[in-house]
Amino acid sequence: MDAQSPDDSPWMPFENRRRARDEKREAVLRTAVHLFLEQGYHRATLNDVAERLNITKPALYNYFRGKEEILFECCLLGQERVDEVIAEIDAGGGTGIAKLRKLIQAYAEVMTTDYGASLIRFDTRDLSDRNSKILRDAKKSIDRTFRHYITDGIADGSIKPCDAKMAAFAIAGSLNWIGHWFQRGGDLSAEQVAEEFSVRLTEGLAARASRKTAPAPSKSKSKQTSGGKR
Amino acid sequence: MDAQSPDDSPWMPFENRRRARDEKREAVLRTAVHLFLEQGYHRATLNDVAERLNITKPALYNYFRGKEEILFECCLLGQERVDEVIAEIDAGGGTGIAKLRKLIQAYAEVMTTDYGASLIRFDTRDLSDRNSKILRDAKKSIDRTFRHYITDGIADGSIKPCDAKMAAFAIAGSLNWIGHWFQRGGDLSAEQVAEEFSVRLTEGLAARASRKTAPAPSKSKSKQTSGGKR
Amino acid sequence: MDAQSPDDSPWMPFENRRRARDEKREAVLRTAVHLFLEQGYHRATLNDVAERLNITKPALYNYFRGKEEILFECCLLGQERVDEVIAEIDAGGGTGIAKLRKLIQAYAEVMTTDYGASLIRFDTRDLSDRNSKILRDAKKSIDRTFRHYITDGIADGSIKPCDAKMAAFAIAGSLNWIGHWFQRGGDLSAEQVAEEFSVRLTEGLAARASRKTAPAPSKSKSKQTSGGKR
Amino acid sequence: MDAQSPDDSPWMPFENRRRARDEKREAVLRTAVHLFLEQGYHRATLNDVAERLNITKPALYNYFRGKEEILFECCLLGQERVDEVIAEIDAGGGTGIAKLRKLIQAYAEVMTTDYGASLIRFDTRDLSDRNSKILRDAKKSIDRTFRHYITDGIADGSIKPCDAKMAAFAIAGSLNWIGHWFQRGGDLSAEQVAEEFSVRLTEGLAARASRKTAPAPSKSKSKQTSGGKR
DNA sequence: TATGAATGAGGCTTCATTCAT
DNA sequence: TATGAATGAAGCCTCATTCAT
Repeated sequence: MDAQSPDDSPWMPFENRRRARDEKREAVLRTAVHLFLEQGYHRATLNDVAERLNITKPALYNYFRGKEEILFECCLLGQERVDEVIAEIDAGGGTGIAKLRKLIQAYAEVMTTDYGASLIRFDTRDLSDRNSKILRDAKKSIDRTFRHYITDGIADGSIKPCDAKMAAFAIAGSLNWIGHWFQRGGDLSAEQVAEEFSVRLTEGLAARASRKTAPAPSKSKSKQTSGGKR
Repeated sequence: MDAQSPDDSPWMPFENRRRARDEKREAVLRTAVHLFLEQGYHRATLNDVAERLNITKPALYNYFRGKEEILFECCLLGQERVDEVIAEIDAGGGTGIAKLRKLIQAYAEVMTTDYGASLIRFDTRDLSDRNSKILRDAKKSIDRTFRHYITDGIADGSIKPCDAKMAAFAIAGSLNWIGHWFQRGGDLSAEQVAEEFSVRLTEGLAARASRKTAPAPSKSKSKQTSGGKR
Repeated sequence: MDAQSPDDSPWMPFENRRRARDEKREAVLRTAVHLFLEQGYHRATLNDVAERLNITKPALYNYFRGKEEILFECCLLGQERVDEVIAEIDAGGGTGIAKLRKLIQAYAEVMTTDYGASLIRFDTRDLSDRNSKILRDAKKSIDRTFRHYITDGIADGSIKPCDAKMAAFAIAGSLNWIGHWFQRGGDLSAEQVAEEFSVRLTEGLAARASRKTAPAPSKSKSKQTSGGKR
Repeated sequence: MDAQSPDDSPWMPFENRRRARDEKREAVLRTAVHLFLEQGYHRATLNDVAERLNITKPALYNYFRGKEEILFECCLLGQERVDEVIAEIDAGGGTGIAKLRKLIQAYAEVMTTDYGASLIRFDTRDLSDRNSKILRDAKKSIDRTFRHYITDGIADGSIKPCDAKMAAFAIAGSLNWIGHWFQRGGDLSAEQVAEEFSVRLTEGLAARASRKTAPAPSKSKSKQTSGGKR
């Protein structure tokens, strides 16, 4: 795949260069987050981003105030996706374990997207104090949701008594790790991963064997390892 | 504790400055890894490292060829610790689940150390191609070990049939995440975490309920969240 | 008063936008000189100027070839005002001291205006060589006029013998300084300042005490200092 | 005079490069203030400064935190010189007019130096808020001194009753203007200017004719004008 | 071994100006 | 005439690294 000419750049040379402003802004974001994930935020330069978009560096400043703002918005998009997911689940109701499984599944899927991965692959210390706090608060809130579902489940009997904090850490770790190893186009689809994790990560918590589906070992021949991409 | 003057600097002013070279080298490493974890590799400068050691920047070049080498050695120390652990377990024998639990416990403890955390907090893309490859290979090897123990367990009946790859990913994710949230001096000791994780992460895998210890929910009032420090 | 919407912008939204071109040109100049004085030529951007006029930056290029031209014309307007003043005085006749006093008074008043202040607050080195020379020549000419009046006065006996060059420097300095400290709306009117300076700056020069007005110390409580606004 | 190789650079090529640090710092300041005055603060780049010193731009950062700090220290040196002068005069005593004359003379001399000129040629708005305030306060204090001497003189009868504020403005303006037109090596020495101004600027104020020296018109043929260098 | 000083490379950002619409 | 978008040039600053002492 040639990184020089992504299919979705509104700045394709010799093309009509008049798409909507928001489309371009989003294209910048898409390209930036991709590059930031690919090379790391510090190694990726705005020049790289601009080059991939067939524009020059200062043109980026029409859409963002600076590199940091781009980083922030990437993370924010991921965070917002998670918040939506949580809002939906909260609206739906169900036992603690049911909500937890839904959350795991949805969160796992978010983690397989670029914006979702930004949420955990990027370092909030690269952000301004203000933006850093916003994200850290959002993450805390997500963690609280995990714990709430677990304590809810313990209360309603759907989850075995356990340390909610540690359980949340364990689950979140597994899920966040997806952002490091998952690769679109590999031999596992996002849905497969999400489905598998929603089951696996709750097996030990469920009060009784409530598995609806067989373990379904995916006999993949992937070379991938759990070591992530770092 | 004053971060400016770590207790373990062999360059403490008015102290005997004639310790062995290796001791100094190690002190550089200890200080560097701490700073790199605290501020992030890119934000931490060699000046910062030197300052904390009460020496000057060029002095560091007596012990290391450059910043990258320092980073590499930090990771390497973490990786070597894991390798030792694996060697011990391999030497010990036991069922698949037993070995897996030992590995989880030991790996978790490594993750609570600075060098252990480097292994996953730092980005191998910051290393030279050569060193990067060394570490990535080492990580692959570790992952293979996780998978081996799982398949061993499935073979010897101690672990329920499952997708070893996914299981390894899930476990490794939980464990690696420790490197992000664990803080020495918090309300959880490294041993507690290791013990807890070795049980929790295998509950769903074990062929039969083989738990030796009660879940022991630690009713801590910690403010910490599963969001890690990023 | 809201700096964002000056009362005199011909582009006021919802207003008739069809005034004569020259009127708009002048409005640009008025806004620009105000901003340049307020923030300094280099810190003030054309964007700032355009914003205050409720137009966009490129629109300015319909009236001026660039930032430098705007600067030049501001200064030029100030210089022309001084030239007019001189022409009037020259046309009027009178003793050397009388002409000098008229010049001081008129020059002082010009200095209290934005265009007048531009003449000395802005740096001719920011102009093109051509424009820079024009202004520098004009300033030399003004200086020569000061000296002429003084030598005229010495010749006609209305001014005590003195070094015309130094005297001109001293007077010009006092007058130019007005452009730095005078603020419209303060407790001194332009006329008051002009009147006062025309007397004070010639007290030492006049061959005999020819003061028509008492010193009239204005017992103002102003906090202002002679340090100017820099 | 070749601007490329000032005689006083401690970095003269092929020379011993080990003078005292403070000497170098001062050399940077000397070169910078000269360049800033010559080209204007905004047009002069740190590259220019470094070039004249036969070093590279980043080397400057060994001595100063940035361009602004250099500017500030230049102004500060000028301000400190004025403060010293004032302290001496205050210590000396004398009538109001005597102190005023001493101040004028000393201030005039300071204005003929590079650091002195910085005080009024540079724009405090180019400084950080903190440094800007320091300088503006210092200038206010200087102005107060002028006014004090004048009111002292009025009180002790050595100065004719007048508006101290306006008189201070007039005097300060003449003096500050020196920073714009005076050129070392011209046909007027700093001492001549100072002497002349101390007399001329107080002629109109003195209660009685107290001139000790004749006007001594310096019949120079200089081409210089009172228009300053702008 | 340790240091003060200097450098080279490179990144982010700003802004006057131009161009196509 | 006005605009949104884009650019080129340039400046400041940082930092790992080297060198002479």
